[in-house]
Formats: sequence, structure tokens, C-alpha cells
Amino acid sequence: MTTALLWFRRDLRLSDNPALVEAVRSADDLVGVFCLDPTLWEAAGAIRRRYLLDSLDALDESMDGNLVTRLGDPVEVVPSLADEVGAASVHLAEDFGPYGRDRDEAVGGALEEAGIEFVRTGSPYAIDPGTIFTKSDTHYKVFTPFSRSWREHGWPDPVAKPASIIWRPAPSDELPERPHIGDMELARAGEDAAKNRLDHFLRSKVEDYEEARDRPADDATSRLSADLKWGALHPRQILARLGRTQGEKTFATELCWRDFYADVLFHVPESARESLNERVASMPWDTGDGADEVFEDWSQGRTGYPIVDAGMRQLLAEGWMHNRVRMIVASFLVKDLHLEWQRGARWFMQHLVDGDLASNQHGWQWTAGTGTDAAPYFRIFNPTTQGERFDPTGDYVRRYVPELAGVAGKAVHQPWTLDDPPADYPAPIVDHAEEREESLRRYEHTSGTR
DNA sequence: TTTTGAGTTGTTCGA
DNA sequence: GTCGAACAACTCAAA
Repeated sequence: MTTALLWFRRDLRLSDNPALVEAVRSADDLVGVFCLDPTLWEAAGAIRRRYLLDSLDALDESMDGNLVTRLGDPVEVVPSLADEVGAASVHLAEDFGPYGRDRDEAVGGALEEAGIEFVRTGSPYAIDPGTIFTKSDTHYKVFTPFSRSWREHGWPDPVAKPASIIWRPAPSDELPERPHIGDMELARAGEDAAKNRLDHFLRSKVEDYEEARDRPADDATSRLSADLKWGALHPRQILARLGRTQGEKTFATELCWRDFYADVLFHVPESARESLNERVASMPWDTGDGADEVFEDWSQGRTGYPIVDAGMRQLLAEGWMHNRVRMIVASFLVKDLHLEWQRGARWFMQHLVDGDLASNQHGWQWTAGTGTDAAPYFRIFNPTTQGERFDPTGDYVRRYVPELAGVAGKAVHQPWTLDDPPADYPAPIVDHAEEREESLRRYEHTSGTR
């Protein structure tokens, strides 16, 4: 009898799991483990923690209760468990992030020393980072040409779930207690729920996706981001079911962005922390007590700009925010409050159930104008205009900002113009027109002294 | 090597 | 109300 260890990380599913297929092929039975790494756990807020625990529950159920959970540094835990169960090999999907690469190298080294095979099969991406290059063998820094190559390159079809998997039980450490999350109902986690969401999206949303996806009041987006983050679903499984209608093509492009940002992070790991564009990064950003104060207002949804506050409160309540609103609140932090994008990015990573380092950090860099392929410096979102255009009924704002629930229609986007503004809703903490000018001034100053 | 065309998501202003 | 231009300059990717 040979045993293999299957190490789950962010691929919490049994279908279309190449590492699982490889493990089954190479051994008679499997021990499936998830190692809860304190480094990642400590950085996560309550909703994110809760979503991960829910995902693990769902995975455990699909394994008939045989998921082994261990707490601790994987560099210690994984080799010691492999030894404990007498595994001849450890199977996993490749992680291309900066932290994951170092961790896996250390784990792989320890295993090899112990004479245990370390086998990486597949990754969370349609096309692995580090696969696609320009004609001059550099990595792509601009999305559009990357996306052309990405489509031309293509991706493999999903692989079937093995007909028979023999899970071998092993003792588990007890997972931390489930954080209590008010009375908010979180989306159901796990592979089955993800498949249902995908079915629902393809059946009734993708047709209008192109047009409706920008309206945060409508439930018009796929809602698959957390499934992709934790691997309840692999992008291959989605791409295999997408046709050629406009909505389907646009959605495929969103999956391409995910691969693009992972590719950039793979080639420039420091972009998780540092701006890609030094010139914009050298702009003067606000720091100190005043900055801390406005950051607090922003993060708690008390800026006095309704669409910004609605978004930030949706994040706190649900661990998720509509993509259009993510751009609006990010623009507000960087261009209206003059705070560094890293502060906002960190807050997002703590609270988003779908928070993915590559997409999150580069999305922020795009807004801040510090990315290689970023928005031009003069593209500054006007929170009022954006609110009126994309939430024309005001329904989104009223759903998340109860103080404004009594204000009808789109007037809700400018409560300061009301004859009788709600007393419990804050006045704008800054004047957008002024801060826009200030941002442009700071950029001008910076570009002159490059 | 040089040249050429292009680059997710916006706003404001003036005609 | 609608429409086009300006808002810069730079870097990227391919020919």
C-alpha cells in the first residue's frame, strides 16, 4: 500500500483538480490536509475567516468527513504529517505568489531531505503565470496585448473527478472558533454552491452582463470571485462553458485580468507592496494623525459621500463589494484623501472574502495610477457623478446607509443639497472639486522634479 | 534598430 | 441637453 498526501491550499474542490488526479494515480490511498497558517489567519478579518472555515467545512463534507486540518507553519506541519502517515509523495497545486513560493520551496526542500516526493500539478489559473511572453521574451506589462496572447495560447479542458478516491483519516487539530458575524447571511461556500452560482449566472445573468454589471444595486455580476479565490471553482471550468456572445466574451476578459495580474505579480513580486511607477509613488501622500482620522472615516463609511459610504459599509457587512464601487472608493482614498494605495489595499485584504493578493494590489495600483498599465493621472472619479450614473435610483445607497433611507430617488447622492438633510448622516469630510485640483497639483509638481 | 500605433472602467469645459 | 476635445507624456509591443 502506498499513501500520498494531498495538500489543499486555495483549491478547495474535488472536480477539475489536477493535483488530486495525480495523487490518485500515484498512490493507493490519500490523506487530504489543509494547514491553517497563522501568518495568513492573523491577517484576516472576521468575515474572511468565517468564509474560509465555511469553505473547509464544505470540502470536508465532500470528502465524507476525512479532511485533516492542522494548525501551524506549513514548513513544520506538512513534512511532519507526511512522515506521520508514511506518505511517499506530497501533491499540491502550484502557488505563484511571493509568500507561497518561498513557503513551498522551504516545504519542498524539507520533504526532499526526507526522501518524500514533492509534486506540483496545475495552478489556480487558466494559464500559469510565467507562461506567456512577448515576441521579445519579456513579460507583458499591458493588458490588451496580454489578452490577445492569452486567447491564442488557450487553456486545457477541465479534468474529471477521479471515479474512486480512498481517503485515509488522520487526527486533526481543532480549528479556531467560527467568528460571529451579526445577523448577516453570507453566501454559501464550497464546491456545490459554486456550481449552483455558475449555473445561475450562465442561465440568467450573463446575457445582460455587459450592460448590467456596472449597476451595484442589481445582482448582475457573477458573484464567483470568492469561489475563484478559494478554488471552489477553477477558471477552466467557467471558460469551458462560455460561448461567444458579448456578455460571455466580456466575462472571459475578466478572467483574463485575473491571470494577467497573477503574471505581473509573478514577475514583479515586490509589486504587492511597492508602486510599479516610481514617479507617481514619489508624490507627496498625507500621513500622520489627520490622515489616520480620514482613513478611519473612509474605512467605516463616514465620508459624507453616499456611494463611498455605501460601498465601505457593504464591505464591512458582507465581506464583499461590487466592482464598480471598489473603483469609486479606491479613487476617493487616493485622489480625494491623498492616502497611499497600500492602506486601502490592506483594508480590502482584511475584509474581502474574495481578497486575492494579485488582483487586489494591482487593482489598487491601477486606480492610484502607479501600475504599469494604470489609469492616467487625470482620471479622477467624481463620487457624485458616479453615484448618479451607476446607481440612478439610489437603491444601492439606501440599502447600506440607513440614515438616507428616507431620501427618495437619486437625490440621495447629494444629501447636502436637501432642505432638511438627515441629521445623523455626516457632511462631506472633504470637498471633491478642491481635492481633485489638489491631486492634479501634486502630480504636476512631481512630474516637474522627476 | 527604429518606427509606429496604442493604452479597461473619467471629468470638465466650451461650443 | 449633447458632443468633442483637452487633460501629458511615456512606455509598451510588434512590425
